[in-house]
Amino acid sequence: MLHSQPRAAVLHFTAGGGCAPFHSRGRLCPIHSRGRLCPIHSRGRLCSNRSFRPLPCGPTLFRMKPRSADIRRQFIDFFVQRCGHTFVPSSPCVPHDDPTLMFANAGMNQFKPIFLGQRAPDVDNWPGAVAGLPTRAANTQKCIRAGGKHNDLDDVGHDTYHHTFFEMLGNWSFGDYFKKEAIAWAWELLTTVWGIDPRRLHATYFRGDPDEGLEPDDEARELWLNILPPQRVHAGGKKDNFWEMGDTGPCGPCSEIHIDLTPDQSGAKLVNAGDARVMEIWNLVFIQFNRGADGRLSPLPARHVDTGMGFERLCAILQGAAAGRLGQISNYDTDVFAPIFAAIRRVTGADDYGGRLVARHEGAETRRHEEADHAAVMRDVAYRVVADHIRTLSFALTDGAVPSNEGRGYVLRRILRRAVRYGRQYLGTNEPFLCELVAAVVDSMGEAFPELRTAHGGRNVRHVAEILREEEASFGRTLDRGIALFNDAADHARRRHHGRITGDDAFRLHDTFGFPIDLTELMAEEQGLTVDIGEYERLMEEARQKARFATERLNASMIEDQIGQRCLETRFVGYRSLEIERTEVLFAGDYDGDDRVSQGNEGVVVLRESPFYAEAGGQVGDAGVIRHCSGEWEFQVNSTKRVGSTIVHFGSCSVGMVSCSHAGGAIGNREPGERLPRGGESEAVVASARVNEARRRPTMQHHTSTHIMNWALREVLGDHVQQKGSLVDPEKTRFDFSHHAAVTDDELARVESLVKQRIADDLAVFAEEVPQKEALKINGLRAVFGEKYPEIVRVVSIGVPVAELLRDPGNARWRQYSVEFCGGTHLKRTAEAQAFVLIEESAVARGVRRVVGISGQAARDALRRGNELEAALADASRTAPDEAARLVEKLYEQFSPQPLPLRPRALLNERYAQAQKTLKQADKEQARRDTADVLARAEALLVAAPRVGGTAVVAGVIEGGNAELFRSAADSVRAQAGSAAVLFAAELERKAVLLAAMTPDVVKKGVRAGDLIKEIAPIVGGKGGGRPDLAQGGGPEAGRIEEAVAAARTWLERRLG
RNA sequence: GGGGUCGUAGCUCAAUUGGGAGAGCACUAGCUUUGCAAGCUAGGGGUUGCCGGUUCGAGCCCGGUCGACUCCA
Repeated sequence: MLHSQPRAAVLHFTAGGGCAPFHSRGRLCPIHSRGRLCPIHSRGRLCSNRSFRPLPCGPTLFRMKPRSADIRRQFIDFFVQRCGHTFVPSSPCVPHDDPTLMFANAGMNQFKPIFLGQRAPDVDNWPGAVAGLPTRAANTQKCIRAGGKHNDLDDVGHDTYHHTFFEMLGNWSFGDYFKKEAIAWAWELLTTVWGIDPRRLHATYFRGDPDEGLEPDDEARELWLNILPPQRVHAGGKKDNFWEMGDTGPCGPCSEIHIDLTPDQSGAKLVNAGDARVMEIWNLVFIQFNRGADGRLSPLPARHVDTGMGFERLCAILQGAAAGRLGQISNYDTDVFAPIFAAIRRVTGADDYGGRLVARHEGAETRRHEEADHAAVMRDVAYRVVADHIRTLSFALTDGAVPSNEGRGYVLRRILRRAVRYGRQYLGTNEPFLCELVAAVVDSMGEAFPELRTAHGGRNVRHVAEILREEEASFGRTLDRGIALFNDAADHARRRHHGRITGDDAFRLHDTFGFPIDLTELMAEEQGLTVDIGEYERLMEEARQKARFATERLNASMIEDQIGQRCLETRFVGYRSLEIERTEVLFAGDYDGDDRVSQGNEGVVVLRESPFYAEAGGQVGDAGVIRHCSGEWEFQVNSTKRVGSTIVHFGSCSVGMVSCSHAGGAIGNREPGERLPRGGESEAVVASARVNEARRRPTMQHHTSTHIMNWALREVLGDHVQQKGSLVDPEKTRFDFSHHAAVTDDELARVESLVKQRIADDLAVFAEEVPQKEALKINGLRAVFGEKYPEIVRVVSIGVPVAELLRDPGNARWRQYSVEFCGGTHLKRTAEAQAFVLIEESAVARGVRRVVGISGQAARDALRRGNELEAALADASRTAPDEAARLVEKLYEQFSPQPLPLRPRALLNERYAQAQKTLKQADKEQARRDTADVLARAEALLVAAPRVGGTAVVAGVIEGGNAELFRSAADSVRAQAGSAAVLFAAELERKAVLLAAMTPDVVKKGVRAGDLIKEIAPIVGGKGGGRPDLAQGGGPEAGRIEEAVAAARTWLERRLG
């Protein structure tokens, strides 16, 4: 669910005119006095009244205690209506298109391409936007800070301001307004609209940095001095007041607004001093430089503004002030969290939330008092932890993330487990409870973020709750297992370590079995044991070091980063042709970070124009070859991916050395790691690029078939069929879609026949780029639900020209055609697909089915193969059962790995299962016969066996025997003989097998089976051994078996005699 | 991306230095009892995840691979 913030959220409040934004929900505008207009209409572009003078608005609002929903709306309305910004809905907090980013962690994430110059400022056309100027944006962004560098997870709950999930309010200028407006508007919003006492506000600006050659930000300083007295305008260094996106790229000074919450407004000295009494509320970043790869700063032609204000903190300040709690502001004492706390209380039955914090200094109270106090404090910590985490989980799962054991999924799992742990430990829950809290989050935030309700086919609340329930139950199992293991460790501690659980045990519990260390400590304490935490920490740090070291090696994603920072742009020319004669090589590099790829090495190449389709929309990336224009080198492309607007060819150099510089020839003489001159110093390197047609052709056939199949599935199954994913490659088309039940054979047959019909009709395939808004009107259009499409979309229509569709978009006839948003490569006419066969239907997830189809030559082959197979199966069924089973098994081995139409596939599977049964039965019978056979021969040996000292010496060769048969034969012989020494031998696979067995009385005499084997195995060139009563051995010299048996007889007779 | 643990019957798990693949539950049948639950006896059920190696011999050792769990980055 992307960009689904409703227009209504904002438009609704503009409809009434006047100062509607502040009359929401029928309340009186707190800063509107009778007969005058609201300040936000003074100079706003959307307001025709220009005669307004802002009126000072004091602490009235403080007494009103504004609702958080109003504060959010006021922020957006202010920038949209007063300042002409475009409202842009929050991007998902789980970025789908940026693998380098675990979660959205700042408001600017979705605007990054604009700052980097990869995309024009066009926010007014973004989906879901409430349009203002294309160069100004305002929004509230869902952010998660839990993984990666910004990891606040462990702090959450212990203080009043750390969160894993939060909203970031922000306004942006993309080359539009700059410092003057940004500062003026921020000031106006804070003091006039929200009525924050101006005497409590401080501002900071960048003091400059001589090492970097950076001047002080006098512009910001002057602007602030117009508003604030000098003692409340502070200079700051690079750490606080210079902002950079990354090692390279746009950056600039920033100016922060801080609020002084001390009772006597004495907090000037506490600005940026890490004191909770003076906190930053708004950061205004002025992007005006670009940091190049050489580390030097150059001024940008277009200057930008990027501001960020934490929503929860803002609410805490405005609501806290209204409640007269200026000195002790807590983000949790707001209506953002109150409903969630209420739900926690209802679900867990715990005592009320009391807002207590863990004291920094231990008091001198009695221990009992402390304990009672401690429980209450920890309960409050748990409230905060659970409330914060359930917000994170609700939003992350809504946006498509799932708890798992790696990457962002693992971060979510950790968050969930932390919440569960606090719940169990301090709120007295034992059952899954997080799943019960989702509804409360949705109730309080569903209005601002409708995706909480509408995602996952409108069943999001249930979806999220179910995932949480399952995860909680699974963690319950982990804990149960951990408790059992803990008990072992506790035993060990008591017996061997004076009641101290070793660091090793504690670490193993945590590292291998996921049993949290604080639970180990808690349980140890309960049993009067201690834990060697020092050792645990040491082991933990050791493990961390190892992991860190391992990551320092370069990997493929780093090269993608590198390319992303260079802002290269590739034009895709592969819709029409598969080859380009001449184009410029923009970049070449290998995984060691060098700007070249030498022969035999893997790396990437970027071209100015490329016919290679980059993996997208389910279609695999192209393979092929890129050749230097005069043949100096050749690069084999294995796969093609898109990084931003760059098409990146991944592969290896097969000839020469790939480089984007002419100096490439001299590289051999350079020191390793030395960089080549870049940029204007050398002429462009020119290369040709050719896509592997043998791969691309069938891929196109499959892609066009996919579209027809998508359409046919809806025709046959109904309108609920929504694409859930697809994979199109040279071998097949795989298509996942929403459907409640298995697709029946009959339905599949109808889908298949519809697709075949459309192919036979030889329809023309049209593709055209048109505005998204227009295209969305086409009746029957297929787009992937939840996918983010650009303003101009490519429409692929099969059978009707796109222009015709757009002339009469509502026409019901269009439902008879496949019309999709798609950037993929397609056939010109459907007949080129030649054929179509469905080869698989299966389930992927609840409510999601998967079909796999093939087209082209592969489909023809499959059909022929299917006929062949059916005939062969029919032939086989006319033979005797055992013979038939063997035939079917052979057919299975031959046909099963290959694509087959559904009917012969089902038949084959059915027959194969039967055959397996028959063969197993036959094997068993054979085994029984063998056993009986060997047993009979063994018994014959026994009958003929000489007795030595009352013991039967049973030794001989039994053909067809093996170790297993000998064992049971030996058992039988021993039982029958009463006292026996047994030695069986046989030849098996041209090797000798020997088995010796003794009855207990023989063993008692000191005649051991193992000794016998050790004695005679060398005769057949081998070894052996075993227990006194049973031993086996063997050797490669099968020809000397008789000799070995004779030696055994001699040995036994001598030992027994 | 790196580390640890584990993959054995439908389920839960055993299997001494490498030497006979097992138990409990569940299943089937018979017996007993009969209100039910159960009890007794017998039986079926296994490519020890997969591939390769070492060995006379591998569930066990080695290498690879897939999967689950888990910690770290």
